[in-house]
Amino acid sequence: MEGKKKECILVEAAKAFARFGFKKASVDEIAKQAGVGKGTVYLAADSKEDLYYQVLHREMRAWIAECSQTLDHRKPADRLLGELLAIAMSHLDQRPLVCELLYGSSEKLLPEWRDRFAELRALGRANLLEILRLGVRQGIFRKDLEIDTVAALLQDFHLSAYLPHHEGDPQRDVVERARVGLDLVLNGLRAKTPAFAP
Amino acid sequence: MEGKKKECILVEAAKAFARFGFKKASVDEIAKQAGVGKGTVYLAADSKEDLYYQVLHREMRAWIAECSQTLDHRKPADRLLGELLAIAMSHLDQRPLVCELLYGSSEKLLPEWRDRFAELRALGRANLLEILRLGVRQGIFRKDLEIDTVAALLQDFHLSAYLPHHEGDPQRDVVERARVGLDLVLNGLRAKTPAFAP
Amino acid sequence: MEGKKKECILVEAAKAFARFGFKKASVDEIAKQAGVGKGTVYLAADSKEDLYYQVLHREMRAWIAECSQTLDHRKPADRLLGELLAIAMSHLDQRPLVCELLYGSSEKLLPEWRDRFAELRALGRANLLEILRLGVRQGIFRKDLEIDTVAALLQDFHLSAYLPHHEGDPQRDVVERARVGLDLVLNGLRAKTPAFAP
Amino acid sequence: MEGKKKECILVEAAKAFARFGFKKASVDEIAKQAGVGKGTVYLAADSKEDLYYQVLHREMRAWIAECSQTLDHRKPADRLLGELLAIAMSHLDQRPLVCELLYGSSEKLLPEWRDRFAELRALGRANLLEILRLGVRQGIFRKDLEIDTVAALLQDFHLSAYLPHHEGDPQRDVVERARVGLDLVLNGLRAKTPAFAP
DNA sequence: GATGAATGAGGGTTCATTCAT
DNA sequence: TATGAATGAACCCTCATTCAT
Repeated sequence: MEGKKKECILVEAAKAFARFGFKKASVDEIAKQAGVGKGTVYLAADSKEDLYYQVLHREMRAWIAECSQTLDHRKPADRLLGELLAIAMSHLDQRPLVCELLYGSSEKLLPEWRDRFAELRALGRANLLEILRLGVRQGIFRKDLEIDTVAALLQDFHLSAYLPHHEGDPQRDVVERARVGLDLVLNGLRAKTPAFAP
Repeated sequence: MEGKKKECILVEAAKAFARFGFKKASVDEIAKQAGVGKGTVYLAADSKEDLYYQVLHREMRAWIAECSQTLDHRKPADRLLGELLAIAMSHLDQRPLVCELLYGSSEKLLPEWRDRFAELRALGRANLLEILRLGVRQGIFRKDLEIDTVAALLQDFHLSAYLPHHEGDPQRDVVERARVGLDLVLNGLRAKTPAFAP
Repeated sequence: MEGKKKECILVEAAKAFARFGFKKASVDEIAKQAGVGKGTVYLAADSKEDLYYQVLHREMRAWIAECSQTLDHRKPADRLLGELLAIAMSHLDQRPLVCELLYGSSEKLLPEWRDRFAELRALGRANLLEILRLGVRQGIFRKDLEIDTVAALLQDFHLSAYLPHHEGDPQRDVVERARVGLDLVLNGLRAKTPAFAP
Repeated sequence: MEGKKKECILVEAAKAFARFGFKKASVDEIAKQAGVGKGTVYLAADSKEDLYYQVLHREMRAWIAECSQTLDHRKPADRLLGELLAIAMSHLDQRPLVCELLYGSSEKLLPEWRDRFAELRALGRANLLEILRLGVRQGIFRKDLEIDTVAALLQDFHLSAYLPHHEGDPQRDVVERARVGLDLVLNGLRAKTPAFAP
């Protein structure tokens, strides 16, 4: 029965942290929602901070799994990249805690956990790196890319599409931003060089 | 002497909010650091929340001023854009609260102040918008850009370069990210199309 | 052990409110006197105001119980009335909070609780009403009495004997006032009408 | 100009104490309403407590003056008594601080000022005493009355008509209570002794 | 005299954590 | 193992009083 209880606690903790943030989420409420005693939460985690870390870990792994599922690596890399970003984004919507982690908000709140958080973020870049390497091999992406830096930039960039302050129809807004953003990254800002025109 | 005291309080409040975040920064400590009584803080601001807003406002204006200073609008827009992003970034380093505002963390914490925060963020996009328009007029940027969306994206993008979690030599790291990021945005990911070559 | 703790808190709260009044009684001190942590007080009551109300409720019920105990309703109503007032008064001595409630001081302090307070006061008039009705039935009291109004007046009147400002030997003073007051209410101020004498 | 300022301060203090009570009335607000600086209040009174006492003193003297004005001592004492009580009551309506004093609330709040408050209350009994003595001389009131005790009782009794918690149409309510109360005091509770009838 | 900016003790309340059961 | 009553430090805020001007 232990596994079930812990599962339940972590799920409810995730909801609470996502809805209220670390400080305002109360252990009492989490326990109540999970249908266990407050003390039981402290059997599942050493402290509220530890609980937060465990929740982040689970969320991150779940998100990565969701993003990896549908990628077909035989497609061209630029296509793959678009798909990955689209999938990642669409799932990020349901994983505000992953956002929190990627933003670095987590780090500010709990500076002592910096290194553990960094590990989690690195996990999230594996897919991107692979696609970038693939694209270079396929001759689709520029050979001079510094792929580690680019991967980190892209992680942040597509993340930035989900900064939680954008108003209006959130669905349409995000899709639009994704489209424009991907176009920008693939093709750049510059005008098509009319020099080539006759 | 009134102005000096308030100045001092806001400066110390900015430090405290930046270092500890809104919740963990205590009015008591801010007062102590500012060398004033606790009550004095409440002469400068109606509440801790109001104090936070005032600090954000000051920070934002200061950051904008810093970014606007050295721009020479007779230069080409792509060059200007690089300069603006570089300057903005380099100063963002010293203004973690502006980051907080732009991320939307502020909004999550203090949902009642949403509209005021949105105003502040809009201020920060004016420079970008102007340069994008300039670039389109100069024929340097694609005419099909949706400049409002692009401005918002760039605001988030160059912001994302400063996500507070990047480690290593921060100076070098950021400069590198800036360089690679700008190249990406200006030129895109795609390889120079050797396909056209015979 | 739960009941014991709450009991203890309410007892100490009653002492504190009685001695210092609502504002000056501090939750901190109440907790200390009750031998519990400050937080425990907030397990027994939602707020300081709620604590005050609960204390008043208990005091009122205890006072009523004391007053009702020794009444033998087979006696004549004027006799009963004297006994009730005497008993009520003698116990009011130990229940300054009931006085506070009956005066209306409570209401001024906590206007939001007005209705709850009114209920409590109504409880305290039941005994009086019953005796007045009994007296009218027995032909001892005037048939033209508006008993509801008279009950309220008597409640206030015998209360007024305990206005907390009367000095001198309090015991003797109160007894004296009770005796004179009852005589006044039963017989009125008027001289025995010698006009009727031949 | 000193007298005018002090006058104004005391008037505004009276308003504030009446409206909010001693604790919740703030010196700041009183100063603001009086149109003077906060420090000036401390020129007019040594402390907030002293200010409260001075206000009470003024109110009491003003109330006594109002009550004494219209009494014609050639009328019969029972009539005079009714008039005095009616006048006193009607003016008590506008003098909640006098009520506070007579109730003893003031004493509980500021135990150190007990003796000064007692003096003030004694002032308020002079009129009653005089009428009671007159009534006895006129043969209208019982010769066996202990007039000091009765005076104190009546002071409290007619005061009790103004306990601030009575609801319903306040105007009508109070008049009604006054009428019934006076009838009670003059004629007593007892039925006209039909026992004596043949 | 008159001011009001400045003070800081003290208030009520919250909540992560502990521990006896 | 699981509980939740109990804790108390820490929080934000108020306001009577002081004192330099």
